[in-house]
Amino acid sequence: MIDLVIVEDKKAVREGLAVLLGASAELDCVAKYANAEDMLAVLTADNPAIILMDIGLPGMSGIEATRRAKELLPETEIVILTVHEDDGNIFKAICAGACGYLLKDTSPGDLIAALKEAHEGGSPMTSRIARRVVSLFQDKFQPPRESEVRITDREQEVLTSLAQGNSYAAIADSMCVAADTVRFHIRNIYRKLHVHSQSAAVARAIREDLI
Amino acid sequence: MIDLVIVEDKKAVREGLAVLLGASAELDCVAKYANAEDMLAVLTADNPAIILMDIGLPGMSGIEATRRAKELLPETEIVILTVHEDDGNIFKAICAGACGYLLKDTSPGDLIAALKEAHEGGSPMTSRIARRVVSLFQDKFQPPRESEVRITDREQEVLTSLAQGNSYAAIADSMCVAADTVRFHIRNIYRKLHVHSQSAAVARAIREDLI
DNA sequence: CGATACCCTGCATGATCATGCAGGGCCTGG
DNA sequence: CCAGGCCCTGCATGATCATGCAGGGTATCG
Repeated sequence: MIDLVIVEDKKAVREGLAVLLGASAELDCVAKYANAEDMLAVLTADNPAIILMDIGLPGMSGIEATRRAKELLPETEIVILTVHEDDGNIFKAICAGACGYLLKDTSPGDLIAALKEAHEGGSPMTSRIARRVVSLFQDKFQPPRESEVRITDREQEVLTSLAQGNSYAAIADSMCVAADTVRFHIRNIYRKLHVHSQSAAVARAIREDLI
Repeated sequence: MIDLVIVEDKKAVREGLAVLLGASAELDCVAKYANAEDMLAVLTADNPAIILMDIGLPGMSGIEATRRAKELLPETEIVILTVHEDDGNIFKAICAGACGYLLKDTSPGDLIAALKEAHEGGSPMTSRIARRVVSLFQDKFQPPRESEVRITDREQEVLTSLAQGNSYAAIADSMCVAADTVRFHIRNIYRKLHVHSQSAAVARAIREDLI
């Protein structure tokens, strides 16, 4: 049996889910709560395998509840069940530690199947939700933007050292060159990055993934 | 009809897929290729709605082919069909622009359904694959590490301005305070970040998401 | 009300930096 | 072989910064 906890503020929905899911041979609804605070208070005692979590709750949101529940029970899988299909909520829920993301129009049969998948190491979500996740992924990662700017190895060394707070003298020392040489590299860096101060150079370098 | 292109090096698999998928009322297999290079050469002429792409190809990999195909036809959806279920390939494929990721043990019926989903704005993938994606997501993003360090609004203003390359005098001017006040804030920033130079402060601030 | 946190200002001094100018060496590709 | 890129060094000067010390104000909170 898979121990399940339901967090959902609307009583009718909560009770309905409990009955529907509890009817499944593999699921056992061990507890249900109308808000996140009550759930968290006795979570370690309930020790469920899965939490089915609403997002829009009175008081603490389901997202924050997910984060805290994961801290208490890292092994517990948390599946979001919500009406919110926007990128922001999906992103935050996943970052908070949710493994699945379902919409409230999911049929009882699909819901049961989804919870079983979650328990078996899957991430239940519709194809549409998956696309949101994939798109978010691509937005954030795909632009391993190659910088327009090309800096040399030495210049990168200088920049890195600079970002660590070293003075020209210290950098020169660690690179075994004269301070004036460091100055020389810095000059070139400034020219390439179109800046005129260490701070701006370091800021640009980090933002352009140069260091 | 949904125009489909298949890229798969094994002849038997390629022909089999073409027949199977072509039999669907909604799918039309307009072309099939044994390698990425041939596919790319006439891609704009084929102009398919979907490409079903293998990863392990002779010559250019399906991952690289995905990247290039997306450059040529950004609207075309690319679905990976492979035996590789490892995080590395999943990650690279998605970053390259693939929208779906299927395994070769997918049943013909599921395959057809998946391609239709892809065409309708979904990201077809199994629950297990979805979990990999979610996990990758969490690994990379979950550390939206909230910085230990708390800086005040003014300090953040100063830092931001500093990162843009402004001098104390310029910052003071734009904030309508005395230069000594900027100095005061900088002092506090240095103390909080445990640094002793602008560059190090800016570097830490950026890396800790303070600015 | 005292504690705490934030914000603002001032002065001073030695350290560090930004920038201009001038030189030499090594290597690669046309 | 020359051009161009990268690396190295030197000197000089005015600008800027790091840091110490000292003072003031406002606001929130227990």
